[in-house]
Amino acid sequence: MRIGELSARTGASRRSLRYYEQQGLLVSTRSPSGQRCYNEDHVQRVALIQTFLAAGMSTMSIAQMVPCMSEPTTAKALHALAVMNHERTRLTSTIDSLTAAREALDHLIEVNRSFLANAADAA
Amino acid sequence: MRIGELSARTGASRRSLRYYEQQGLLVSTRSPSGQRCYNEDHVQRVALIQTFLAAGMSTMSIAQMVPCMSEPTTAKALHALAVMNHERTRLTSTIDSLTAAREALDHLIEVNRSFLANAADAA
DNA sequence: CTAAACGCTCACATCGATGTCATGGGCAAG
DNA sequence: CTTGCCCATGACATCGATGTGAGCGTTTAG
Repeated sequence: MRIGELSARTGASRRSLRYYEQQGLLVSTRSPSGQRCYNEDHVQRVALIQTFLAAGMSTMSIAQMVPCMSEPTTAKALHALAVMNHERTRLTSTIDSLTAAREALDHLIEVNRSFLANAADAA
Repeated sequence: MRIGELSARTGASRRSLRYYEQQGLLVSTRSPSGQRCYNEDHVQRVALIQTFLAAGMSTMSIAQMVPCMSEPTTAKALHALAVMNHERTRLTSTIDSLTAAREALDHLIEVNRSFLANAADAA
């Protein structure tokens, strides 16, 4: 399939797909006229990229983790593993931050409700 | 206390503290010469701001949620409550995204470990 | 008094993923 | 052939929090 279809099936814009390729996250074969050709596997890969990007990972980190540009080497795999562990730690601490923020927010909501209840009583 | 001390106690840069004020997240009294003066309460407030910013909220959302610029009004409180609920929903779905990403990452780590184990066997 | 350390405002720079526009080629249906 | 749609590349714009530096006043310790 060409880029338009991949875009439609993944929800990623054509612009983004080209950007992913430029950053080494995605490889495509090219038609004789230079147009990008994708297969079913690419749909999965883009989904994974989107998952990781949505989690705030940089394209550089993703590129280091996801084998795609060249054949996997033991050295590369070791590096990838290091990056993965690093990202996992970061993810976990981000989740903790979000959870803390949600608790703080819940507290604020409670305070606000009380204020509104008092205002209603006064009226 | 002046801005330097508040910065030291919260970890927020002076630049950020001035920015928070400009965005309506923080109010300060001014000394006759125009320097910002803070008290203990401001330390707490900055901590809350940091919690929310770390969770990816915008200063605008925070400004709408946290009463600070003017006296609380019932109308404002209602608006604040709406924003809070909105942000809470967003937070929860972000947490879900991060959790999904972590699971995908765990899967990738597993695959990578297997690859390395096989490579070690072959050697 | 003086110098160092601090504060003020204003303005410009940064980062990263994505949008958008310009210019031009490729291909299928009328 | 032409019209219309898809694609390619490249350049520039965007957003938001923060960094940075200039130019100038304030405070405080020696």
